[in-house]
Amino acid sequence: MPELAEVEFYRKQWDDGLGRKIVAVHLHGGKRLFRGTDTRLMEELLPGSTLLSSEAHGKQMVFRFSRALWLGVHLGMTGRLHVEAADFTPAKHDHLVLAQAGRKLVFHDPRVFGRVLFHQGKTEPAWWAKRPPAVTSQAFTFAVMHAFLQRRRKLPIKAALLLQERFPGIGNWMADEILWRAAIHPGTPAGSLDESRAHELWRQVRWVSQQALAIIGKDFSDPPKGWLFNERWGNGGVCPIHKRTLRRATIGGRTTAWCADCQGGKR
DNA sequence: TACTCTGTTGAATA
DNA sequence: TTATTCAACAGAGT
Repeated sequence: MPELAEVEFYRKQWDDGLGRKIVAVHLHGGKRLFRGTDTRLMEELLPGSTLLSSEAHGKQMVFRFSRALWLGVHLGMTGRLHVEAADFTPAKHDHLVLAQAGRKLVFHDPRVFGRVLFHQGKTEPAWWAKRPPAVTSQAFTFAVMHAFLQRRRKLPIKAALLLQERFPGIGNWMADEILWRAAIHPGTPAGSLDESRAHELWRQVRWVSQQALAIIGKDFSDPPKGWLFNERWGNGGVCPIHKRTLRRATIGGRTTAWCADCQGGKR
């Protein structure tokens, strides 16, 4: 589930623990979640350290601790962060639990597509330093986006929007929302958009992202009526404008919903 | 019970 | 280099 705005929402769930010390760490060391990560080191260094800050970028999060510790969290498809009372007993899918006095910070992920990274050092670890410009930032210019679409010109635009190296945080439902608003068929080759249509796409990438952050990122509210978001789950959804039943297909390997009226044919 | 689907992504293959 | 397919996994739905 978690895309840009959901990730931001989950990041804030651990805010209760800011400025407080970790007293114990419980984790499921053998799980895929921790692939490539030294969990022994986490268990050794985190207890006694203080949670100082957190930040989300696209689908990635970083939690910084004293002692120059960096904890990276990716929620995958089914991950979520939450806070529990001090007497909480971790269950099967609670793969990482940071205990503090009075609460426990929990990373829960049944499907284990998520990821935990850990680093100690004064400077940013590579996995955080190399993050691409946020789609809502000044650095995400039309020129940057357009050049990327030219390089990926054969890829269906839907698939291109899902590439995190250029569109960090955009996931399946956001891509559908953006394309619907930009009136572009999801199967359109990325390189075939003319200047004005590409520009409209760029505007909608930014608009949908900003709105999602303001609405979903704030308190996990659903977007208002008029969003494709409210129609695209399950079958029988209709275009908010035409009330026409949405088309569905797998494009770029992912379930895609669109309006044949708004988004026309393949070109 | 068996089979299909899923909001991700990265490894393997073409 | 870039595009496509599939597996990692668990649970919900049909």
